Amino acid sequence: MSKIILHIDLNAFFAACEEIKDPSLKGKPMIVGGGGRRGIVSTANYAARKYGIHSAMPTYKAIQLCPELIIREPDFKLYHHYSSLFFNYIKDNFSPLIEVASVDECYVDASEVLQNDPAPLKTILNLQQTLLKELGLSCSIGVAPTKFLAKMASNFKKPLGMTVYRRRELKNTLWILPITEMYGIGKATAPRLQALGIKTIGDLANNKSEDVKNMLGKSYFTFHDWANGYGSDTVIVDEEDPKSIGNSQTFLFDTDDYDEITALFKELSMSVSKRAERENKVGLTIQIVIRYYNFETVNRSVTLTKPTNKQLTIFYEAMKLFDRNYKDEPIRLLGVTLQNLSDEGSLVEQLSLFDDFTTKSKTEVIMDLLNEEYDKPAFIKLSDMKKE
DNA sequence: TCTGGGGTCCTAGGACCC
DNA sequence: TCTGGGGTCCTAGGACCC
Repeated sequence: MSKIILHIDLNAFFAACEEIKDPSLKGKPMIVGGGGRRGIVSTANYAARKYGIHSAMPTYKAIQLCPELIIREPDFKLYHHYSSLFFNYIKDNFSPLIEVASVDECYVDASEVLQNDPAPLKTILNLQQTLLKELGLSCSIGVAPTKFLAKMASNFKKPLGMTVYRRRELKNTLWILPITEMYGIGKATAPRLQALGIKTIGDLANNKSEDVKNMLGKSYFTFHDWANGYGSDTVIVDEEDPKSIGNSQTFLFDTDDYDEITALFKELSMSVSKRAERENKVGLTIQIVIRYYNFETVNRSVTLTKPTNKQLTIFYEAMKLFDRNYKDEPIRLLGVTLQNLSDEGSLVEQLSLFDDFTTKSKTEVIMDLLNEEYDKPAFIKLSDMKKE
């Protein structure tokens, strides 16, 4: 028995939030994004899109296309606020079987809710209208038997669209779309598929070629299933539980100045630490990212013996990784990420101590824990750093 | 004036253990 | 006789998405 999966996607979400906050923006070309030297467009409202402005475009280019463009710096608190309102509204007024996919989209298993509904599509349209009326948020909805199809369907008509993809109709709906439109196929894989003659999603669905199979490896079966309407239809209801917490920043101007680099690492470590503490998370692995002037990007990570969220520990490990790996060239961006997360004070966190302290008795480890020995500032030798 | 910042997932090789 | 076969963890890199 097929399920009824909805994918609900808020249209131009960041821009929509700004328009709610300041209704005078409505109808005027506006973007949310960085206004500075290296800023890019995060979201363009529909008035700005008419000028050809789109996400990921450098802001200066957007201004060239539309000199009277209004620019708003991102206000993530505001967006999270409306995001929560959106998810809660659906939970309370439609169905609690909701999987949060990102800040502005979710999947809903509507099988039961719509089971005995004589006019299910009307009910869905009604939900869309009330979301617009009650929250002021416009969304597009995809209706299909799997999550992938629902996602593709919601993408088909924006804004305020509703699209149904039925399995028996895929030939005339999904399959005619270019392969570049397929979720999961990006700008690295699409050209390689095209070179093998796969131009549309239908070509992939009906592929028999071994070349294509070899190129995609294990993912071939996932994509092939998706394209034929047989992907996952399981909506996973879970409270968000981050797998990593990171922070990165691009310099206004490329730099090789050690003081500037140290200062940014300190700032990044602090913000990562603060967020981890707030979310009650500790991480076992610390990763840094160095992006050089030419966009060459290097990741280096270290796994500790004890999970942490302490700023000094993160900063110290980040600097060690940096010193060990930096090749003396101008840097564009630095990042710090805490990975391998567990809940602070959880059994997992406590037990992880024993792995690497086998010479210590359980009592000793617990004494250490109580004393928090491993995070004392004394752990840091200032002489290890060129400058504090 | 090219190219932000937040993530997730997958792969592949090497270390290490049995 | 140069050296099997798993399994797991760590690390680096890449692809993709919002």
